Amino acid sequence: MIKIYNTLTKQKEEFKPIEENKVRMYVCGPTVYNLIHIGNARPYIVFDTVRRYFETLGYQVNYVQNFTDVDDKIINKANEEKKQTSELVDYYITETLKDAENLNIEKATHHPRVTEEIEPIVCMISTLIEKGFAYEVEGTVYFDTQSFEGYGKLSKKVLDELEAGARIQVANEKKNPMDFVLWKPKKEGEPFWISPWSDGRPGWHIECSAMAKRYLGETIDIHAGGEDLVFPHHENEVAQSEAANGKTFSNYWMHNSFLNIDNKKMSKSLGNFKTLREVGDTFGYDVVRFFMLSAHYRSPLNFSGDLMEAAKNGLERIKNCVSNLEYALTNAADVEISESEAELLKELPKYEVKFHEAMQDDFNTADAISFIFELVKFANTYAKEGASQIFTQEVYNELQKLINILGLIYESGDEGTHNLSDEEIEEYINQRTAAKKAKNFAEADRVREFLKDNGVLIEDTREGVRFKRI
RNA sequence: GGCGGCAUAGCCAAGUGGUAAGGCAGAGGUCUGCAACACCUUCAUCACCAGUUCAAAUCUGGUUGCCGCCUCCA
Repeated sequence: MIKIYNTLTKQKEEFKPIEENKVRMYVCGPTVYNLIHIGNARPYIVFDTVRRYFETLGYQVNYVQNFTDVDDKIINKANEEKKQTSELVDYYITETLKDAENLNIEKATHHPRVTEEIEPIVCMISTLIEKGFAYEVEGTVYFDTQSFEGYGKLSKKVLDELEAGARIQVANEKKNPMDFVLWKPKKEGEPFWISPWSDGRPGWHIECSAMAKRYLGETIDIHAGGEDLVFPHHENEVAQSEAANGKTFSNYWMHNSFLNIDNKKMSKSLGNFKTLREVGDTFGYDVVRFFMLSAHYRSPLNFSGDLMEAAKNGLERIKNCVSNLEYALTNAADVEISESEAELLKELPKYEVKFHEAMQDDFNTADAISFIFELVKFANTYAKEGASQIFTQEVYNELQKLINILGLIYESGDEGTHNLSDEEIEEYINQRTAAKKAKNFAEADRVREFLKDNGVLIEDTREGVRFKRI
């Protein structure tokens, strides 16, 4: 049983899918006019993990993440760079998908692009007008917030109070200051589509309502995104979808907290962001993923180089354990499992049990990871040289299983070029061993340093020298 | 002005009524020519004040501090 904190009800609720063993999930995607920044990466990693966990439990997840590929910022940027918007957008979509792959994020079932979804969008707007939830003024269509009774239920806002502290531009033509745009006419030189109201393009909020409906149906299980989207974006989606369809839009709303930098929100508009690309290339994308999952998704998380360094070291401990086990396996004695090992094997499942408990409690990845570390300790203590093949294999399988659920360790895209072949490395190791025998430690250390400079770490074990690439 | 969140060791971070998980960093030790890996030992009474309770980091009230949303934003 999975418990999910639902923004709508402000409490943890047991997850009950609409269709048995299926999850319909929509995650708001990026507006593509830039490389995504490290803060953007948080929801992608978090909700990918949610998805993976559902899949681990045997659910079939229909996962939709959109690309917003028409928007003021995109148009401005394209003008700046003297490019077609389509060219700009294609580039950033490709790069964003590359980033996602580097983070070991599973491909969405559908990646709709707004510009390819205009028809359903126009259709939905028409329905809203027909039903009296929207009105047109000189080519612009607004959603009539007053007409939708539940407006504010997601963000817990009351229309009157919003007005009181409003800093929003009041367009005279709106019936109510909170009314928002569903369709707006083009300006000179902007991309546009034909509609009954004007040549123009959709407003931001309507896109997601329309795409969710098209790919997931009128009611979906989970709608997710960053906490800043609660208002107005998600609030407006609820209004649009429920007004148009007359049904509950989403049963569960999940929102991740922010990734901060210097304890301040990181955002494109504040300009205090780091791109995922630069952080990933510096520390490793697997470290980024591990780092993001090391705190609960609803807690704010601060970003800094020191914290990344610490995360890198922590992940290294898990990686070491995996490679130590693999090494132990190749050398393990093919003997009967010992009595003490049989006893220990009885303890093995408890890590997995606790891991699942943590995950099922609103996806507490931080807690779940702690059990991976406990399993690492267990493995390091018992499954080393001298342990039986069977025992070592069991421990290895168990560890690998938990790591995979979180998508933690993987080969990330561009592996550093290996300038030394295995044979060459063996050759150097032999040289070093010879030097050591001759008590020529200076020479031995020189070889070790040389290999290190070429990305190869040497480790002496009881059963010989082994190496690993870094 | 309205709404909401957070405050746990040097750092990161779980825990939400029964006397504080895990990780990073540090210290001491084992192993080692050295190093790396690993193991052992060591490192907090949970912002402050008051209250409820046999019992609170965990509930209630207050204080202080930080942050977010209300405007494009993950």
